Amino acid sequence: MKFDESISYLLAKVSVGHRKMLEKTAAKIGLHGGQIFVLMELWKKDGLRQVDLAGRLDVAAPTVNKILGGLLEGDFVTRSKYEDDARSTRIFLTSKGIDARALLEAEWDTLEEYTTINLTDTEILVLKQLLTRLLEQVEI
Amino acid sequence: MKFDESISYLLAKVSVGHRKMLEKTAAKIGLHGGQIFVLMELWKKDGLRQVDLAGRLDVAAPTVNKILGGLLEGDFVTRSKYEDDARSTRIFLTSKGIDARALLEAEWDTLEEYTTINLTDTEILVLKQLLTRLLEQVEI
DNA sequence: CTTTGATTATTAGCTGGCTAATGGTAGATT
DNA sequence: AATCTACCATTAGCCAGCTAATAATCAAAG
Repeated sequence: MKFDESISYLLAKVSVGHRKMLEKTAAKIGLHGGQIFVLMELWKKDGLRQVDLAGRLDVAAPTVNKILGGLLEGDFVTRSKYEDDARSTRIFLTSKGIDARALLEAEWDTLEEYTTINLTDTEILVLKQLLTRLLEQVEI
Repeated sequence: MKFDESISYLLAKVSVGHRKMLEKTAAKIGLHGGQIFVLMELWKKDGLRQVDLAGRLDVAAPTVNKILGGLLEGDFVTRSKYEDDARSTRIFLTSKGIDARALLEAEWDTLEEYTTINLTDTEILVLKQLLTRLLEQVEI
C-alpha cells in the first residue's frame, strides 16, 4: 500500500506547506496564523462570546482563549463582561482590529495567487468545490 | 472580499478538521499524528539520519528531534551513531516499528474512506491531481 | 597545521491545536 | 429555597510545527 497516493497523505503534506506560507502572510501585518481566523469571525460579527468563536471556528475553547490572549496583548480586540450572563465575556474589535482587515485582504490576495499559480481558473473552481465537500465531511 | 471562498481559507479549515481525524487514526495504534509521517519515511528507507528525515518530511530539524523522542520512548525506533560522521545519528526501526506499518495500513484505509465518502472515484482522482500540483507549489 | 566555515543534533521558547480538571454562574428540578 | 445539572472561561500540560542559539564535528582554505 502506498500511503503517499492517498488524499489523507496529500492533504496533510499540503497543509504543512501552506501553513508556513500563511504564517508569513500573517506576520507581514503583525499577526500570527491562528489570530487571523478569529479576526475573520469578528469581522463577520463583532461582540461574540468565546464559546461562539469556538463553535464557529470549530476549535476547542482553550484554543480560542489562548489566541485571544495574543490579540488582546496586540490591541486588536478588547474583552467585556456579557451583561446577561456573568459566565461569558464578549470580544470586540478595536480600531486596530478593524483596520487589520484591509491590510489582510491585500496580503491574502497575494497568498492566494501564489498558492494557485499552477492552476487554471477552471481547476481553481473545481478545487474549491471539492474542498468544500471535504470540509462538510471533516467537520462532522 | 470574502476570505471564506478562497482556496487558502478552505485548505486551512479542511486541514484542522482532517488533522483531528488523523490523530484519532494514529491513536488507535498507539501513535501520535506526527510520528506517523516519520515512520512512513523509515518504512521507505531505514537507517536515515535526522537531517535526512527533516529534508524528506520538509520540516525543521527540532521537529524531527522531538518526534523521535516519542518514537524512541515508545520503542518504535532506535538511535545509533553514524560510523562515518560523529555529528550524525542513524534512526532504525525496531520490530515494533516495522509491525506498525500493517496496523496503520488498515486504519489508513478507514480514514481514507471516511474522508472521501462524499466524492466519486473520478472526483477523488481529480482531487489527488490538484493536491499534487498544490504540493509542488507550497513545498518550494 | 591551524583556522575558518559549514553541518548535525540538541535545547529553549514561541504559536496553535488538543484533553482534563476547576471555579463560577445559570437554570431546572424538586 | 435548595440542590443538581449544565455551561462558560480558564489553567495546566500534552503534541507538532517554528526560530534562534550552542556544542561538537567535519571539511576546506590558508
